[in-house]
Amino acid sequence: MKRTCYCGEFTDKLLDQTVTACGWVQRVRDLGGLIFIDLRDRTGIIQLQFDENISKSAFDTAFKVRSEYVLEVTGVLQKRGGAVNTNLATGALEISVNDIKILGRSETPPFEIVENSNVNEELRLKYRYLDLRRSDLQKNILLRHKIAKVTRDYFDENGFIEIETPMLIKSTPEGARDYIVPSRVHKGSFYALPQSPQMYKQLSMVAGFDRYMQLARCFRDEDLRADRQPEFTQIDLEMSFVDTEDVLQIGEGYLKRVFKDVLDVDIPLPLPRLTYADSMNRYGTDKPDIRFGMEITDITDAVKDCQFGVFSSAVSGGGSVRAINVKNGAAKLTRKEIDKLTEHARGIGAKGLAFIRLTDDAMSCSFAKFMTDAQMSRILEMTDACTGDVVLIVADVKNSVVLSTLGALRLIAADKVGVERTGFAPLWITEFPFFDWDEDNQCYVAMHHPFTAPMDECLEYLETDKSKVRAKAYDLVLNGIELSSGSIRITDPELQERMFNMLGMSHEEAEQKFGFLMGAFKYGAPPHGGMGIGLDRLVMQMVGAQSLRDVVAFPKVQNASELMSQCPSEVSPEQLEELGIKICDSNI
RNA sequence: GGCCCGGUAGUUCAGUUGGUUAGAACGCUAGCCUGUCACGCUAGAGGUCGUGGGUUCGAGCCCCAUCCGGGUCGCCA
Repeated sequence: MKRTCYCGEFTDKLLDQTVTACGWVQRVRDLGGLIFIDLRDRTGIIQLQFDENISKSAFDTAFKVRSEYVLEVTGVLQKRGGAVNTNLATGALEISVNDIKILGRSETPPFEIVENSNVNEELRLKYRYLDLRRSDLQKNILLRHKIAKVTRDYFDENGFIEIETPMLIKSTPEGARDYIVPSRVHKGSFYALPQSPQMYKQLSMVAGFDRYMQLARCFRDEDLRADRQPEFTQIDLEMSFVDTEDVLQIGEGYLKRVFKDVLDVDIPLPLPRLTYADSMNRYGTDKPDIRFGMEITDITDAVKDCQFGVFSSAVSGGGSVRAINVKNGAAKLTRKEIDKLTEHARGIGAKGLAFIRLTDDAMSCSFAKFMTDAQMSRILEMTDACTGDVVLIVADVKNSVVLSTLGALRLIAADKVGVERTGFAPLWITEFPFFDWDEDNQCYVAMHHPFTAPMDECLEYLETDKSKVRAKAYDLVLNGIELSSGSIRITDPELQERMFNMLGMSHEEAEQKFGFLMGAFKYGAPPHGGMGIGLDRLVMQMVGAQSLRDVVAFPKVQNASELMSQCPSEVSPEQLEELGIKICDSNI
């Protein structure tokens, strides 16, 4: 390669030397007898100057050059004859070209390759390779690389070994849907793509690798969201001879390191911790954004005897009445906007939304006529309400409805009144419930995978009161996004058997699904635990992207297809025949 | 599967109560121009108004269906 350096890296040191540059044509400025071309690569731009008096042939070639052509040019690096462009790192320099090669021609691209493009994303995804030329996406992908590099360094320095686990594995229908891969050799049998390398990393512990990590590709056949792609990358890790505390320390040490090395941001340790119960009570969610307040207040006590049926019946039905105080001049919200919030609340499952609005001269309140003065002032006092505030109140016989509604409203209202949400506020959520009540089937189901260990002090409740059992499970939450999830695992076969029982899984069923893991535990399993950190979500947070599509090089769209390659696609009858697969027309 | 939003030159958008030949900017093409850097000036090309039906004398605009994209709920142990 003849390239002297990247376009953005030319400096005074090379002044007056003959240099060679390669790149894409950002823009051509033809002044008549003088042509300027901005040549771009992933590091930046260098200006090329073509003068017919210096090289007629180079000048004539430059005349034919168009946007996005790929060039190799050779010439003398010189100070610009005209003004300096302070917007460019190389703004004082230019290459006076005497030799130019067109290495690749380009049709006029379907959209301009510029920073901060507001071109329709559908088109950009169809031409993803062009979209990726834009500097904002290049920055994201380069930062992602840097994060991955720091990740490997950190875990290597802490004694972790990267082990590749299989992509073709046994399907276990619990949890998310599996992507299924048919077997040619075993017709009628299927592999699954891993939702996570969970069992293999645990087996790596049994094998004695002690500390494992992997940048693991994972697959889940579920509907997409802005922060959910069907294939994603986990920073997957597992450690032997540890308890919760050890895993959290490694995890938060990693977070501190990656933010420092990549963004030069200091994350103070130890990270704050909230139990699941506290998080739900204060924020109405297990992934709170703690960059702002507006916490939930339980006002049940203040309204339990009031004449407002909505409140009193919620309380007598075993539920609660809770409120958030939307500060930040929320009282300027119009009635229409508050109605919109009510709509949101209904969408989440609440029956309605009560409010108190405190403007300069008056208090408007949707339920004031049912309240005594004492009750009213008690509410205002409990919610710390003053002029300019709006207090939103939800009542329901189910606490979960009250909390999740207020948790969602808290975020919506914060955006509506322009609460500042900047910076990074990571925290741990700990002591997750072990069981989740399944309304539909009226039974308890595992909140995590069935290898999660219960907390020692909860063991006695396993058979007596499942609602009291908490797990050695922990999530890392950053700015309201679940970054990571992990747990200490069960390694005692007897306890594991009990857990399967609790979950209504027969011995045979458990054996059939997880037998190889249970079998391994019979041969000396070290206590172990770990976590999986969502790399894509971490990058998304670190670059401030609104969607995973901005940090994944070749992402899928909402219906899980890829607009560039048009996958998934049909396969030939021959391929299907070979796999022994018949497509049922009625399903297409 | 439910709900909400969007689709008009290559791109970003405007398009009034349904009314003449659907406009602008950028981009593109050609010409002029030796210090530009969002170069400038002049001229030009470029439209299945997502698609299919319907209402109407007349549809970019109204109605129905459908496709595509986004957000979200369900779902994601």
